[in-house]
Amino acid sequence: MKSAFKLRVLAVVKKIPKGKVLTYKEIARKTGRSKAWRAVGNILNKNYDPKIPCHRVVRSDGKSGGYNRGIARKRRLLAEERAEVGWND
DNA sequence: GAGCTGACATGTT
DNA sequence: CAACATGCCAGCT
Repeated sequence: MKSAFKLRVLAVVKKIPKGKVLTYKEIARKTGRSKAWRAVGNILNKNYDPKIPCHRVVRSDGKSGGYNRGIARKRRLLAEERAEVGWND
């Protein structure tokens, strides 16, 4: 553990302002690996941490993606924060 | 140490 | 327009 990349990704996700959502690609870009969104998703997937609002991370398609505690939870949190998620086209 | 896995993205068919 | 196929990266087994 303690890989710089992982910590960096988690840090960025933690810094996502309320009501805002970032795409995996954006996070990867911020972390310095614009093409590493794969790893970003993988990290969040394995990383169970209540301090990480992984629900604020969505796909570039504007879709929800997934969530470690269940996609339903993510949808509810986003609805609460009124994030700009394009559930409906 | 090597290979598999995955909450993705982009390009073609 | 939708589905399929390929490429990419790092973590995990």
